[in-house]
Amino acid sequence: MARLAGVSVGTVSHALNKPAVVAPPTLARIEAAVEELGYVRNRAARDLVAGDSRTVGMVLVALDNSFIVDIARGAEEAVRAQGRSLLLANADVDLPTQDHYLSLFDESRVAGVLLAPLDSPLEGALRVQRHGRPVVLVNYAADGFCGVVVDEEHGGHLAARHLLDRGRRRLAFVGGPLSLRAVAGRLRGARRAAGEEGLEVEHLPTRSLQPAEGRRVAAELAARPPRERPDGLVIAADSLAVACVQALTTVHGLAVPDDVAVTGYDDNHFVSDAPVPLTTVRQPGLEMGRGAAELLAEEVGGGEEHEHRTVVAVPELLVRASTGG
Amino acid sequence: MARLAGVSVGTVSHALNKPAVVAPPTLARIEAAVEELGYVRNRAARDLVAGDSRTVGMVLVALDNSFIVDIARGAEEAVRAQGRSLLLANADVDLPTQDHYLSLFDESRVAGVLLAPLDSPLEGALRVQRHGRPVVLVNYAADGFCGVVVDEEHGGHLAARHLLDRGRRRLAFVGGPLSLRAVAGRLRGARRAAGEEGLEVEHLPTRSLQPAEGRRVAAELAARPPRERPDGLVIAADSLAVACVQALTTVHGLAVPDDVAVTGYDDNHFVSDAPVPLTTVRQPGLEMGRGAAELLAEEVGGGEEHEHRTVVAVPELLVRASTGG
DNA sequence: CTGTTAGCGCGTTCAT
DNA sequence: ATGAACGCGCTAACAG
Repeated sequence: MARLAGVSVGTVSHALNKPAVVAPPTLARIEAAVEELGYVRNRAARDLVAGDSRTVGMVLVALDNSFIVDIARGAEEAVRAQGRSLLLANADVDLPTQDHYLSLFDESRVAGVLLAPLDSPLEGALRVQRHGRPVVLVNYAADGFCGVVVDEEHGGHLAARHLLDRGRRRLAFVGGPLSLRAVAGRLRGARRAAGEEGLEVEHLPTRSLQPAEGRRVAAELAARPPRERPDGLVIAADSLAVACVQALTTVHGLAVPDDVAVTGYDDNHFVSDAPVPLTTVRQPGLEMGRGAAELLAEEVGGGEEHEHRTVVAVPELLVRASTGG
Repeated sequence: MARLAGVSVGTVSHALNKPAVVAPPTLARIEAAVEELGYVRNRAARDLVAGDSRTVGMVLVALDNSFIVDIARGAEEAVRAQGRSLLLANADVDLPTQDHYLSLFDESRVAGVLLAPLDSPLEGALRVQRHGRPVVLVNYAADGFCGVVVDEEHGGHLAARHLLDRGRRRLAFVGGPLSLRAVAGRLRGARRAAGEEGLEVEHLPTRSLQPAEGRRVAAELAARPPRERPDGLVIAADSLAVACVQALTTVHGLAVPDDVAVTGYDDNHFVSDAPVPLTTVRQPGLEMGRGAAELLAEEVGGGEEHEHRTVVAVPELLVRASTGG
């Protein structure tokens, strides 16, 4: 025990936690002993006696997209600013894994949990919450939780509105399946924008947001007679949009934006270097992460009378060449 | 206490850890009480008395590239297969943050630590290791540690070799700074391949791996008289390569691969959908993550006579259109 | 099969 | 300013 090397016992604890209250010479001796013996304070013991923890757990549905990663970075920044640490767990799009990590954080008595969940039931999160541990949802809305969501409908509206402003009249929305709440919201927004001009939006459904589906839709559009072809495409994801634009221009000889203007969604890091830089809707991931961490801090601090609330983040349109700059 | 609800005390512990040894009726009563009271075992206390932990900590230099994310996913898979859990921390390219999380895991007495570090000194990792906690490095080689690295030189060799096989004779390597070990290794490999044919490789240095640098190099090349222009480019990163190809073809009117064939590096998810699908060198991230987790398990298990070793993962060439398919 | 008890390492009194 | 002693919640070992 480091105590032997120094001279004292629980004074070490003082030295580590409130060095100000310990006499400089003793403090120096203690530090020397710590260095000497390679002493490391045992966090399990500290947490046990303190009854609280200064770490926050965050469970992420996946890591392979920049939106989620931005959320995690924003959360990290805000959590650190609160003097806490953020530990991440990757559910890798698997519900049992998500619940596993939720339980792990629960048992670890973290100060609170941030969850960017998969599009599935929230039993696991509910259990954690019933145990009295604050849980804040990111990118998922549910009663009984604090949360940060993004206004998908507004994003769809922005994109469609922009195409209409550019004089496009025959709009189509590319994306699916509609069981994805985000996709459904974006379509709703696009329809609302068109409705405001007395127009309709054709829906070209896809089975997924994979590039291959974008190429398929491109072929389908190219096969139509020009007059039946949309002149504006609101596409539900950049991955889809980039593939679609590429196929349209390279394979089918159509011009973007001249024959058809295209908007994407997400502002993935690569889209500004795509062949035709893509107009897209950026989701404020950093801000959402920060917001979630702040909601969590409120809930941790605020005692009994905490009221759940949901913050709605506002997406932003980034105009690039695919809609004419 | 759940004990009151049931009837007993440490029997609850048995019920939770080895249910087989408890009489079914008691077990049922306990489970009911657990459910009733929303009891959650306190992991801090368990770890404290057990003296060991079944979680592994992983500190990642960043999350914003698919290589690192693949490493994390591979590690997660293997760690879970060992019956452990993997907690992640994002250093976000900041050394103090990296060291902070290293210490956090150290204090938390995790079973071991996986570290995909920034290209900087490893003091923090050394401290953890001195405390007797196994540390395995990923994508960084250092004496005194187990580690998994990728053979950068082999990757550079593969790329250059491929261009030579395609009949290219005036090779250039684009990338920098050479203080990045990975970049330096790739250049070395390219030079070795050229040397085998009695040729040399021109180095076109970049200040970073950002797309803007790729565009700058493209302009520089386009400005040269055709005979002094390389006909094969080994580029140190996809980000650079995609931007370079785009500028070459779109802005400067050169043909890829006809005028100049190009290889990238990383197999970022977007490159197969780039305007000219990019031949690239894939780094086996999943395998590396798995490998690191397995090395760690060995080190955790193997007592005193553990010998550090480094596994070298082999990158793979993916041939696409930018070198003629 | 179940109850009892010791003590894991630390932070927090309370004396000194 | 420093030391001694208690207890956080749990598991392991043993007694019953």
